[in-house]
Amino acid sequence: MQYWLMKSEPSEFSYDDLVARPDQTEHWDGVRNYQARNMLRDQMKRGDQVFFYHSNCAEPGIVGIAEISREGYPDHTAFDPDSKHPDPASDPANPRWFMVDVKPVRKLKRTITLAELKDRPELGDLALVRRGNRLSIMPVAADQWAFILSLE
DNA sequence: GCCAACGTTGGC
DNA sequence: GCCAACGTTGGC
Repeated sequence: MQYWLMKSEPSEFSYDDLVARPDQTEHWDGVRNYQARNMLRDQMKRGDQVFFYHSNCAEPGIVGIAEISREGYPDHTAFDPDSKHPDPASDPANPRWFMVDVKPVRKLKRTITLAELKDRPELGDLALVRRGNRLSIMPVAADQWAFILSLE
């Protein structure tokens, strides 16, 4: 069992939007960063637990828990010139970008804010709070996961 | 291989 | 809206 944190702008796709999906699942497309791509393609496994983080909003923080429901497969939106993140250099025969499917597990009782997470010395190694971090997908250690949940 | 320019992320 | 931090691009 591995743990992750995935960022999403709630104005684009919020935790409630995920819950509202008719089939309770959504593909996590549009990631165009190689470090994140490698995690999507190689490391994330079905059943892994994910903190759903809202970024670029009034109260950035962790709002819910999701789960990987399908392991990495090619992000076909890269081939679509009308998609939000087309990449003409990605060849369908040798896809450059990957995505996973996620499904909701539960919403947190409250948002655990970025400000709180930054305040906790226990989370000093969490990539999210490290200076200049811009990764949209990052691993969370098991003890970090448990500690963050204990703040709820 | 270096590095300046540029675009993007995301907190504030 | 501002801007710091970072990744990518492309000239040389």
